[in-house]
Amino acid sequence: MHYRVGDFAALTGVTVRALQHYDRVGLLKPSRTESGHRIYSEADRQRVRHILALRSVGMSLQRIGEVLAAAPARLPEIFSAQRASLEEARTGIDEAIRTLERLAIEEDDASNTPSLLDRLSATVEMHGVLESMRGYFSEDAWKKWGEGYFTDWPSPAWRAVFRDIEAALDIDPASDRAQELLKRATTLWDAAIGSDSVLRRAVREGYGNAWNARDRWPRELQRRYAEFRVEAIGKFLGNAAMASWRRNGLIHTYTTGQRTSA
Amino acid sequence: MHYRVGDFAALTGVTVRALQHYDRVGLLKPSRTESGHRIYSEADRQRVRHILALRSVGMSLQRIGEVLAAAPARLPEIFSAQRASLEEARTGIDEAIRTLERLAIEEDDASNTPSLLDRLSATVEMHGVLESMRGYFSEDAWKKWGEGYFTDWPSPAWRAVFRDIEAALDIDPASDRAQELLKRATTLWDAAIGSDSVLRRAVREGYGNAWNARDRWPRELQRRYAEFRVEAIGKFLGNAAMASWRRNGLIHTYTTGQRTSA
DNA sequence: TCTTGATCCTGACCCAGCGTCAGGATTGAC
DNA sequence: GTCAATCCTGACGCTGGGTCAGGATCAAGA
Repeated sequence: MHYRVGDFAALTGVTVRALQHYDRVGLLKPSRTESGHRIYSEADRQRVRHILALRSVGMSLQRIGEVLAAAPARLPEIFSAQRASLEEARTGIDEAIRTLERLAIEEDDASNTPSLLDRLSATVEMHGVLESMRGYFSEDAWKKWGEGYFTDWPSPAWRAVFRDIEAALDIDPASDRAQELLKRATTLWDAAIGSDSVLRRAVREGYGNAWNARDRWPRELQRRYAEFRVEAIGKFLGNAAMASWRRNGLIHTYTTGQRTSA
Repeated sequence: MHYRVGDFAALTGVTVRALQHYDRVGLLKPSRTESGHRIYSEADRQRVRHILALRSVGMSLQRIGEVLAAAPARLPEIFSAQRASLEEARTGIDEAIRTLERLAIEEDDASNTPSLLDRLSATVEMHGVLESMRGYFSEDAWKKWGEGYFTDWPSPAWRAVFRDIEAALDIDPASDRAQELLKRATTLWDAAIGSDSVLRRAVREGYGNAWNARDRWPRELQRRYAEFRVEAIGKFLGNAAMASWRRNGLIHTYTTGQRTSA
C-alpha cells in the first residue's frame, strides 16, 4: 500500500508541511512519482511512528535521525542519555518554580518596600551565587554550612570587619591593632563554622578551593566581593596571622596544618 | 554613571549581541551618542536585572516586555500564571521521563522480539489513547477502571466477540444466536466493571460520553477501533438488547435506566 | 477529450533568541 | 594623526515547522 502526502498526513497525524520538512532534512525521504509527488510506503509509516515516538520523548529531529541510523544495540544507552537530559531540563524548571514560590511566600508576610521585581532579581542573583559556590565544597560541607552561610554574604558583621581592615591596610601586621582585627575575623569565622573538626576541615578546604578560583567566579559574585578590596584584605590577614604565629613560635604548627588541610 | 555596550555587557553578564537584540525588539533601549553608539545608564542596569530575573523564570522576551510595562499590582497574578505554565511544562517532561523509564524496566525482563523502537512507539501511542479517553470519564471512574481497561483494548476476549458478531450482523436480533452473542458481550462487560453500583454507573456514563464523541477521537484511536465495524456492532448489540427487553417485558426498565444514566 | 476542482510541488518569509561573521564607522590613547 | 579597540548595522544560521503564493499535476465527470 502506498499513500500520497495528504493521505499519509491524515493517517499518521503529522501535517503535510511537517512531512515535507522531514523530507528536506533527510529524516523521512519517501519515493517519488515521475512528476515529483511524494509516495509513502508502509515502511515509511513505521519510520514515522518511530520518529513521532522519539520526538515525544523530547529528541530533536537531528538526533532522531542519528538514533534511527544507529545500531539497535546502542539504543539503551541513547535512551538513558535522553532521560538524563530530560531530568536536567526538569531540574531547571523546578528551580524556576521554586524561585516563584519563594516569592509568593514572602509576598504574604513581608514588607512590600522593595518591589516584587527587585525581590525576584535578588532571589535569582543569590541563587546564581549559591550555584557557583557549591561546586567548590564537598557535598556535606555545602549542605551543613555553605548554603546558609553564603545566602546573605557578606553579613553585616563581616562588612564591619572588612571596613575596619580596609582603613588599616598599611599598618604593621604585628601591631596590636592588626592583631585585634585578626582576632575579630577568626572569631567570626569560628563562630560560623562550629566545632565539628571534620566539618571544619572540609569547610576550610572548600573555602580554599573557592578562593583560589576567584578569578573564574561569575561576574555577579565578583562584583559582590568587589565591594571590598578583598585581595588586600586577604593579604593583610595572612600577614597578621604570620606575625601572630611568629610571635608565639607556632610557625611549625601552621605549616603542618597547611599540609594537612591541603 | 553610564556605560558603553562592551562595559555594560561585562557588567551585567549579558552578551553585546543580546543587548543589541533587546534594543531591536524594544525591550531595553539605551540612549545613544550622536554617532549612534549605545549608552547605558544605571536605570538601564536595573532594567536588565529585571529582564534577567524574568528570563530565568522562563518568560519569553515579549512577555517580559509586557510584564515590565504592566502595573505592579498585576505582578502577583502574572507570576502565578507563569508558575502554572512552568508546571505544565514540567508535567510534559515528566511524562516523557516516565515513558523512558517504563521502557527501561521492560527491557530488563521481557523478550526483545519487538524492537525497542517499536515498543517505544507502542508505549507512546497507548499513552496518547489513554490521554484522549481520560477526558470522558469522571476522575474516579477513570482511576478505578478506565486506565487499566483501555491499556490493552481491545483485549483478546473482546476481539473474539467482535469477530463473531461481525460474522452475524445480518441475523435477526431476536434470534437465539444474537441473544447468545449479546450475553457474551454483557458478561464480559460486567466482569470488567465489577459490582460497585456507583462505579458501574460512572463507567457507563463515561463510556457513553466517549462513544458519543467517537468522531472527535484522535486518529490513532479511531484506527484502533476501525479494525472492527464498530458502528454496525454497536447497532447490532443495541437491537439485540431491545429484542431481549421486549421479550422480557422490560422496556420500561430500560428507558428509566437511560434517563438515570444520562 | 477537455475542464475543473482537489491535491501537490517549491520557494520565500515568519516565530524566538540570540551567535557568528562581514564590512564600515568611531573612539580614545599616544 | 595614527592605530588598535570598540562600535555600528545587516545578513545568514539554528529548530520545527506554519503560512501564504504561484504553478504543476491528478482524477473524475461531461
